[in-house]
Amino acid sequence: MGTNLICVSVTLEWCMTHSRCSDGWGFCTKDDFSLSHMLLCRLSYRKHALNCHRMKPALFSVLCEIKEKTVLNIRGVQEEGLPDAQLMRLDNMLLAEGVSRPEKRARGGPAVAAGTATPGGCPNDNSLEHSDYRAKLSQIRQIYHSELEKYEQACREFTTHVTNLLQEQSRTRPVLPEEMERMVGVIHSKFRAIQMQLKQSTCEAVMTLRSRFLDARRKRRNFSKHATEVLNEYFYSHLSNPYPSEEAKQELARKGGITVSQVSNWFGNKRIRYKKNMGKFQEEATIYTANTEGNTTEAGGPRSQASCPSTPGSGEPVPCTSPRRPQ
DNA sequence: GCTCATGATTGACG
DNA sequence: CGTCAATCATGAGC
Repeated sequence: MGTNLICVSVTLEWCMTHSRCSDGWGFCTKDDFSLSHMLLCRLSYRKHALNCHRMKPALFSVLCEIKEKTVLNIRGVQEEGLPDAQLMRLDNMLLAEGVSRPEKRARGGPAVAAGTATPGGCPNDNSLEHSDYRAKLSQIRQIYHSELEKYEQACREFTTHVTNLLQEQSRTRPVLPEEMERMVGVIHSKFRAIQMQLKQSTCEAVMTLRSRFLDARRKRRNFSKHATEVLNEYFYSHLSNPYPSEEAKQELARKGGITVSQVSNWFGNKRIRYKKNMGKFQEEATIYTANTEGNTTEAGGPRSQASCPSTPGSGEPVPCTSPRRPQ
């Protein structure tokens, strides 16, 4: 610190005593009176003076000796090249979420799982959420790639700069090739750490987006009255075997303005709840069977006809006490 | 705010 | 892969 101060003060003094920038060696012929320029000139002058000094070879050999003694210590400090399982995990995750790939449609994920229609027969709600999700994911992807590019460029520039600096220094002091490599390695590892942070925060952003989307999806909306009627009509008119075929499901979905998977969910829930508490559904059954009496809703057609729900394939009717069809 | 209804999710099973 | 059964989470009625 003290030496630096002395150097600066000497340089300043030197600058003050010279009316214009002149290094005395003819290196600089510019009429530049700025302090920074003068300092630079002074520095190059000193470098030149050192390189040409008659004691330079002796100094160099002394420095070589010191280097030989300390090189072991340098090796000891070398970083352990950890294989980075965490980085691999992050990479895999970003790839799976479609963030790593350039500008392509995100594969899988909750967006694809989402249906095309919403409860209540409003088929646009989900697509809105869907596109919103995709837009936000794309935004995250763009930020990720631009930041990554910035880091990579900065890393390249910094490495080149440091390499040049070391090469220049190697003229005045011994710089081993391993030392250069080590320096480059250190720079790379530092930038890798920054990249890892970027990847980590990107992952977090994707996870947050995803959980928000899932939360939104989980929000339940009751089906419209019409949709429930359509489903109930089918259920009670096929009470013996309430397992609509794929075509029937599609037809019901179309009629009710809901998705096929919602139809499947509804039938799954209905069968179980009906079986568990048939008494409770008696009134409902009476209403729907009365409505559909002689008006069979052939949405794909029933698989069989009995009086109670049974598991497909088993052919074993569920113990049934009610409801009874009106006589 | 409580309770019940109901759509969605999850894990096991055949 | 479809279904069952349990469970979660929210809507709706009071």
